[in-house]
Amino acid sequence: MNVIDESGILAIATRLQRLSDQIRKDGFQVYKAHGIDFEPKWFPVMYTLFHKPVLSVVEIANEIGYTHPSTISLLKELEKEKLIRSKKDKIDERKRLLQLTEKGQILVGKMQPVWDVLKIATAEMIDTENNLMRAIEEVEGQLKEKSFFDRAAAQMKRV
Amino acid sequence: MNVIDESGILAIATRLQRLSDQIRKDGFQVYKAHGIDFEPKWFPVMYTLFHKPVLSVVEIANEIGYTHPSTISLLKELEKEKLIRSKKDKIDERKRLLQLTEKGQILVGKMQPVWDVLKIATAEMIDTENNLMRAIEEVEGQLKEKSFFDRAAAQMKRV
DNA sequence: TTAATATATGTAGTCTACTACATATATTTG
DNA sequence: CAAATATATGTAGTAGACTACATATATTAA
Repeated sequence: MNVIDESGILAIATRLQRLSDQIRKDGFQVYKAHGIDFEPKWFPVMYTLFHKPVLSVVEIANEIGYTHPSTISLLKELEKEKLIRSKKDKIDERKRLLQLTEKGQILVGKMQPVWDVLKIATAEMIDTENNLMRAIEEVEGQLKEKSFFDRAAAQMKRV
Repeated sequence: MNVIDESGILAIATRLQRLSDQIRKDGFQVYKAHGIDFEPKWFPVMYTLFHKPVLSVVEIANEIGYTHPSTISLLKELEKEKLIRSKKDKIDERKRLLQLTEKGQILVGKMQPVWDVLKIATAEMIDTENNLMRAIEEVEGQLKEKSFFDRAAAQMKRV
């Protein structure tokens, strides 16, 4: 065992990121193996617009939990791929409303069996003694109650 | 609840990354609050060189689980900060041997109480029904047995 | 009803990892 | 022992998120 794994908890951010990358890369390969030209990072936007067909930029950003600049750059890519299109909101001229194109809808249809496969494979992979998805949710809950910084600050006073 | 959280498992890579970023940012603030000028990303290298005082570039990369180019860029930063220094290996001229400078050693000494605080705060944060650190380790174990791609491929045949 | 504030979108540049490629030295093999 | 291969290091450019700042339109308050 290397010293980093021994240090365990101190490198937790690094471990999380590494795992994320690994899963994402394989995810991309799965789409590819199904003959689908789709990047995993596009999933949140496509999935959201499939379930809520007309949304503004900020609404999408909130749904997917990204900042709006990150969202905008995803939207640009998806518009370039002609998977989504946009139009000005006639009521509120600041807003740009996004929706799937027909091509986008067809792609979602094609991807749904892949999503099912990914869902099952992921569920199988994380179904261990400590369920990763639930652990994430629980930690997110903990952080909502009290940030990591505040926890460390509280600990600091004690020491 | 937004549609992404509902989709749960399909966006697990995104969730992992977001959590990682959040923890890292707060980590940086904790060092800062202790008057220590230290970036969390430096931790793996510094911690490794503290425990194994003389290592080559690739040895460090392996210890911390990064690619060597990523490691080189960290080493550059740390050398610039004068926290580490390097010398050619006299036996194997390809190798560059890294070690902590005195400044680096002093900094590690100063950081150790902070690491203790971070350890306790992290342990507290992830000590929920499903322990995040153990979940990560378990999933890493699962992936070693069978990659995510192979799991999806196996599932694909079944569908 | 104008001024101040808030919201929506967009751009530029940053951050922390990566992959792909290049070069130098060591080691192995025919 | 020369050629082929492997290993160690390095550089350049990419990826997927971010923050900080800028601008346009809407809303609220004086």
